[in-house]
Amino acid sequence: MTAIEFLRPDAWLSDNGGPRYAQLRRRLEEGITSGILPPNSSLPPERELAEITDVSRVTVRKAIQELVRDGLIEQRQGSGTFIREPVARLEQSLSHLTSFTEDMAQRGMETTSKWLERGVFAPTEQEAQALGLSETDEVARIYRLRETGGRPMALERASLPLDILPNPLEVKTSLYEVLSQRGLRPVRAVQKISAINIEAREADLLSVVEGAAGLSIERTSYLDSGRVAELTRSLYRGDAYDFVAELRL
Amino acid sequence: MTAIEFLRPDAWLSDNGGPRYAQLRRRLEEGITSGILPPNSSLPPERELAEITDVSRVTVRKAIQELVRDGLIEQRQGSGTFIREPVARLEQSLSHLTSFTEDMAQRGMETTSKWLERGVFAPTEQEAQALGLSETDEVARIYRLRETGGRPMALERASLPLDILPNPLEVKTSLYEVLSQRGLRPVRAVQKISAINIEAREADLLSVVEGAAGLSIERTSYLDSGRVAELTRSLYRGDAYDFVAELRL
DNA sequence: TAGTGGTCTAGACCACCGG
DNA sequence: CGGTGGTCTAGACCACTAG
Repeated sequence: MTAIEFLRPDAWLSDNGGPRYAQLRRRLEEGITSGILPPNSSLPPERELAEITDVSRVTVRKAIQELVRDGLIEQRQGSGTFIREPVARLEQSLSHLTSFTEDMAQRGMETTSKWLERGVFAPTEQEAQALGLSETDEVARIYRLRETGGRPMALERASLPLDILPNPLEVKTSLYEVLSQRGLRPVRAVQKISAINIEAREADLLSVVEGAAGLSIERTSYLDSGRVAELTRSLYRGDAYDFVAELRL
Repeated sequence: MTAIEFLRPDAWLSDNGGPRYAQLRRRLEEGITSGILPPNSSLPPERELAEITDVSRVTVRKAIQELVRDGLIEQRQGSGTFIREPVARLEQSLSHLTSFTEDMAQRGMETTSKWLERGVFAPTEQEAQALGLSETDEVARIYRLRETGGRPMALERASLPLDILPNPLEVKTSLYEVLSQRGLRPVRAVQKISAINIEAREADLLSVVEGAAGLSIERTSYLDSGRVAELTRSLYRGDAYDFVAELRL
């Protein structure tokens, strides 16, 4: 059965099945999970889809929009609409303080970073407070897009006091590796985790649609001496990450 | 300044400020954060908004839609569009195995539950595998909407072997209290946390819009003997919850 | 340049809520 | 009942991509 046959409205469009965009969305979802619409194949153009399914283009777009948000399909302006390759989910521990780079290396996955900001700056109020800096102090900041296997996974912005990381440009891959060499690796951290809808700017960088679910993590890590070493705000793709925690009484 | 004056397009609508729905969305956001559009006040009707702002109703709806998804405003069919009261965020520990009810009671907050399902059922495949049940065994299941201060906070579906919880109807508020009385309180648990866009059915129950970000948590908890006592899948509102974890090297 | 998605319009009808 | 949000349409123009 071809995709076009599969989408003919006779088989699925009914008057009492709820809104038409919801019915079309369900049909497309079935096509994707059943394999009739395989990964990397393209959907018919919106206008054609509207004609085939006998609904207006606006309604087609509303159906497609939800699938894009859930990460099942992808739209590229001027090019088309495509079924996405299913994303393998990664797990990260919430009880052990590990380095992203080292963690991935252990699983045999290559990680790369795209630098978005790396240097020495005047601290924001939040940074000054968390890191215990005065207004005249400066802060080392590295902001990057982390990728594994060429796929964007998370945005990470780390801020450190200048005496802990005097030269941010020294960090090539693993921040924790650099800190270890200086004998300043954190031994403890507190993380706050929440779920948010990703905003337009960050969605672009992560290759997801605006509004997709993401895990926002704020981490404050401490040296053995008890001093704050690092303040990090990360944003992980919800479709790519699970965090695992072990709880005790 | 009245809301209507504030929304007149002269002050904010420009030809090079990007899409009109994005400009309108920004303007509305400014109104909410600045207090010109105070909590619990109503927005002008969509049709009127379209006339004031000199854009079409479809475009007004697209702007509003994003604010609804982010939880800033709320729409009630037949009634109107309203600015929401900011939600106080709650924190929950990810290192200590606590009871939701007891946890909230400690902070002086009252919790209630709406029962969605409570009884004895044939296990799903996932339940059978996780709890170590055979096909002929039955499972006690409680599915409820948890509320604090009258606001829906989370959906929680717990499944337990029948010999650990023979009578699910016995659970009035705290599941862990009932288990404690039987000497079968879990001492350890493993949780998997991920971010998802909430689906229509669950969004209704949680009083959020479809697509809002939520924290999905799968928890397997263990008795002192090492036996699996409970399998729970919870869905927390992203706008109401932070989870806090402490990490060590 | 042709074809795609992105934005926008004016207008219609339905479903629901409240006085 | 009137007013509100929810759905849907046909058609237009713009912005981007690719051959």
